Amino acid sequence: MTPSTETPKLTKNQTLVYKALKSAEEPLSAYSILDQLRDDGFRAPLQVYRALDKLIEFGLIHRLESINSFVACRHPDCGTHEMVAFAICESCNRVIEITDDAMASNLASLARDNGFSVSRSTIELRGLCDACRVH
Amino acid sequence: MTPSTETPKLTKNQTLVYKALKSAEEPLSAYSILDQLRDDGFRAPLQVYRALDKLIEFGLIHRLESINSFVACRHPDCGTHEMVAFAICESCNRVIEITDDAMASNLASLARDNGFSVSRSTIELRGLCDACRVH
DNA sequence: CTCCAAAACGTTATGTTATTACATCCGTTG
DNA sequence: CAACGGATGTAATAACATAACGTTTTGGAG
Ligand SMILES: [Zn+2]
Ligand SMILES: [Zn+2]
Ligand SMILES: [Zn+2]
Ligand SMILES: [Zn+2]
Repeated sequence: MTPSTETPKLTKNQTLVYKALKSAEEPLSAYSILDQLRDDGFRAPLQVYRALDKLIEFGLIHRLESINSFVACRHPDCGTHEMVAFAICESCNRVIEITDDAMASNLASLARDNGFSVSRSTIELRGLCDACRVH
Repeated sequence: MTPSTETPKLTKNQTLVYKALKSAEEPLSAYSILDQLRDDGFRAPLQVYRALDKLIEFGLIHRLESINSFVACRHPDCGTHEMVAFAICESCNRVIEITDDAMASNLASLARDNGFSVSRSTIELRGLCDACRVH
């Protein structure tokens, strides 16, 4: 959740995985990334998972828990927000990143009212984007 | 997300799985439930997954996406709320269910502002419960 | 009660997602 | 050069989830 502030000098594998995610319209699973990168020499899941871990650490990509997939960050300043919500369209699979400081502080204080101190959050909304809703 | 309104007359397998979850302090994975129920005749994952699906449909249990586990509902009236947030303690693993109509409508309208229409939500907060925070 | 259809169940096999373990490579530093 | 840490390659395995198929149970309709 809290991305590192270091300059992300990416390695070869990290670059390949990041490019795959950046050029995808939808979130990708680790294994579909692996399939895409066979020609680039990827042979095993671990090559993908290791790169994914680093990219998440750098704040360049996000993991979507509810669909076991990964997406490139397209939000201007994710790093400056405590919580990010992801709206995942069930028709076109595209993802919208939503940040809102009021929402974040409301949710955190709601948790605190319930005797809980939040360190990281998973907020994933499923439904339809406007483009898909009008058919 | 929208639980059925039918009277949940549980079958034998559903009852066993539900009891396992109700008597657990923490969320359980499908396979740990399977292990617990070996002596009751459970032999295959599908017996567990089928029961879990029905129990979710009845609104008796919840699935926690971020930890691939399941927990018995302990909220008085989950069924009357659109969204439920789960606070999962990273120390004791206990789960607190949180509902708040203002939070739900804020999140839904925030999504709406971002061109998205929510049908169901996954809100999972990680951190420490008060009991664990004081050591 | 008998028959039927839907739901639940049992079992095997398979598909999908993620990690452990260990050896090797490679660039930086001293 | 030697030592070190980070990154990589590879194989094996663990953990999570579903497909496919046949049988059994259950709850009405007649
Ligand atoms: Zn982002
Ligand atoms: Zn869409
Ligand atoms: Zn509940
Ligand atoms: Zn705790």
